[in-house]
Amino acid sequence: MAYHHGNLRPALVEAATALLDERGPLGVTLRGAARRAGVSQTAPYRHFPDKGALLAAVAEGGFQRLGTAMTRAARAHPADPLRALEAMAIALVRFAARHGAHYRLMCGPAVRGRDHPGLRRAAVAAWELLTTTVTDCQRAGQIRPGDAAGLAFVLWSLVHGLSTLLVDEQLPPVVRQAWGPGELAKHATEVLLQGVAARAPRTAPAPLSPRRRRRPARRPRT
Amino acid sequence: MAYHHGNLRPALVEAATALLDERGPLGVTLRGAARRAGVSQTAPYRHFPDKGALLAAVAEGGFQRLGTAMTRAARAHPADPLRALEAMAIALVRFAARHGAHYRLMCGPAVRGRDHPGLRRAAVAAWELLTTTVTDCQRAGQIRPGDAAGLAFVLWSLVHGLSTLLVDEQLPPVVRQAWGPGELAKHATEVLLQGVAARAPRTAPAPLSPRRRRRPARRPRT
DNA sequence: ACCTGAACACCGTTCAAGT
DNA sequence: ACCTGAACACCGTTCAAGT
Repeated sequence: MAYHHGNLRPALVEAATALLDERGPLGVTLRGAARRAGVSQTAPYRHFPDKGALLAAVAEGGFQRLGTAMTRAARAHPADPLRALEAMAIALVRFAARHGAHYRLMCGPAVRGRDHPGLRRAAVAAWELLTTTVTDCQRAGQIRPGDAAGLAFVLWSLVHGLSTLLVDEQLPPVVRQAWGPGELAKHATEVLLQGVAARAPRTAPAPLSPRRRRRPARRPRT
Repeated sequence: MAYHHGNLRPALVEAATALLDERGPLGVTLRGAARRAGVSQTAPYRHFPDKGALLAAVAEGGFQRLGTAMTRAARAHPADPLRALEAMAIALVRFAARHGAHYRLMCGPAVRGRDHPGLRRAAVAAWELLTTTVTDCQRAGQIRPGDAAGLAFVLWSLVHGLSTLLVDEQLPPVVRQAWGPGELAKHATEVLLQGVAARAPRTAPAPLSPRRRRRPARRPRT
């Protein structure tokens, strides 16, 4: 116990992170973190103005770890930004699946980025890894040209939504039991790349016949 | 005050819903809902085993309202399931943007579906509206054939992710200020339909020249 | 059958002290 | 400068009563 000597702040962040991993979001408590750091229940107020500031520090650490994982995944494909993009998407979803409570804290309402510039910077940096790579893909001719932000937020929504569905266990069992987080992310990314609209196969020349005519459709159940 | 006569349960659900809308997730309290319903602080335990059960009832109501909104949106396009799908996606994102705290509760960790079958049924019903319409689109030749669940969960992830990014105000300002929720949903759905990969224009015949060669790509920043 | 009142353990936060 | 201890208002939940 080398605390009480000026390193209490990181000790509190570490304690809160451990509580988050072990007991979930409801288990993170200012008093509990203080207890775990071996310090009185009011000592945290010397280092954080309130509980939200401590949570923001925890979330900031999560974004840094996420950024590291995404960067490492991208490094495996230095000459192929599309593969790098896919690897980063997979890394993000796997991170979320592995650190569910942490991911929820990072993206949830408990922390408001406007009040914590360090957190906001870490979050922006992580997301810019994605958008930058989208631009790289456009430069390389692997993603169709156009407003990069307009495409990047779609990819971002996709991987973030998949992550939260995984964390909150809301995917239907048939999907969840068939594939792991990485496989789901890979599949989702590929679907987004190819699109879901009916069309001729990509690599073949366009057919000479007109596109299939629409049949009358069943209405969704009411 | 016609309570104390057997309709306390719906009154508590209504009170908790109002607290959720007015004060956000942290403002929802068992004691507060009881106060608002004009009843003692322990009276809710006659109708709900714990706070989670009350929250589940609130979330269930949200899924019912969401399902109604999606169904109504789809009804405007009875003969065109692809347009119906788009309309439902827009309705979902708009619902989430308008009832942020409610949507977060519905999809968040506060309520675990396994413990509340009514909630789980309502959630499944809402999501099945989407997946059913995906199948309708495949039957109509508007969405490429293949595993419907594998395509539906991608669409689901997309609209859910966009909704949560909107609710948590995590979209970059350049995106958030340029478009409203409905426009973002419409754009995202169209991007998913068309795909983001570089390719020849859909309606024109395939070009005779080979696809553009990849240039060496810049690495994402480390 | 339905509701109340007192009580317990816990929490975030403040304030007056301690060294 | 950094930490402690007592205190306040609030919460979820339990239990013995009340009608």
